Amino acid sequence: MATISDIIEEFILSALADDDLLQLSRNDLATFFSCAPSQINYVLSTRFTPEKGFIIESKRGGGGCINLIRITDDKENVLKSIYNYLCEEGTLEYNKLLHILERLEKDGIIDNKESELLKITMSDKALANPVNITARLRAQMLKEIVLNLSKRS
Amino acid sequence: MATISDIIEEFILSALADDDLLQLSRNDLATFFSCAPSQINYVLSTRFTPEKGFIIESKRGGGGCINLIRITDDKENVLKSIYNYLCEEGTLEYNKLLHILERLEKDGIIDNKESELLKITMSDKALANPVNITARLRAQMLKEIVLNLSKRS
DNA sequence: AAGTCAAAGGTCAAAGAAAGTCAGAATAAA
DNA sequence: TTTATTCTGACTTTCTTTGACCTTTGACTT
Repeated sequence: MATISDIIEEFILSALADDDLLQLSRNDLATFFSCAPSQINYVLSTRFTPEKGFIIESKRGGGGCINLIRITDDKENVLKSIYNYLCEEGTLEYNKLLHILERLEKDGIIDNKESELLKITMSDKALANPVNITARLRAQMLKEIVLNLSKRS
Repeated sequence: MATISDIIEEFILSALADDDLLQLSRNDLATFFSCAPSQINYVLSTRFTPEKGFIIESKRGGGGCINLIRITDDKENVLKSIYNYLCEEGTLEYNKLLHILERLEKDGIIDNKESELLKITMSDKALANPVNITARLRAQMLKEIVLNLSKRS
């Protein structure tokens, strides 16, 4: 049975068509489908996830809106596998980071300057903290990076 | 959707063109855009900040006006001032980071790709942690970055 | 010189306009 | 019936817009 979420999903997909970017107004959509605005969040967060190849960006306040971005690329597989690795592990030692950066660089997903910058940014010193969550932070950060690298085409 | 603030920002930027100085009349601008005069202050204080490389000077009273000045420091000074700022503050909110990155980019110290990468790497989400040291971590990370950027060139 | 006044610009708090979150109710599936 | 998914509404956060009130300045009077 098709729920309202399914219908909204369909609607968004067809509005996206072949593009990989769509601007949405949460309130307008909710009004159009006579549902709670937060229903839109639900649809987006369950159907348009990174795992399914989508990224959501948004701005609040006056003139705010939601940007739905589709990831389409060959690099996608490399990124996905790194992403999955990070999800499974949950932590990332500096050494392992170096290996991953090397791989990203070799595959042309990031350049040397970027790689160097990330080494500094995610070094043990930069992430020093009193509760020893360094490796976890690093994993978290790299996850975000990988997600967003997919947007680069 | 573009707000009136966005439109005024655009207008000012194009009026500024490549110059380093622009004289504005708050009232005239407000009349031209049919908005409250204080709206001009809002635009100036959110979009033409020191972090973005601008200085505002103004004179009240009859014949008063607003001077918008673009600052173009040399790299060393920019990096030094950012480093000092970070040392003093000790923490760095995401919004402030955006301004600093924009400035580094405008001054040619980092390129757009690097800036984007750092935004992601140092986002609230990437740095989420259970003990609320996000802003402190961010300051720490950026300090390391700034130190290393001065080694470039 | 001192006082007055109108013409700038400044400040701040409140209202408005989006989107986000989350717990719990309702519904569907197993 | 138990479990998982979907829906809703109250509350929060972020950004924008407005208006009432404040300060500064220069010109004009006295």
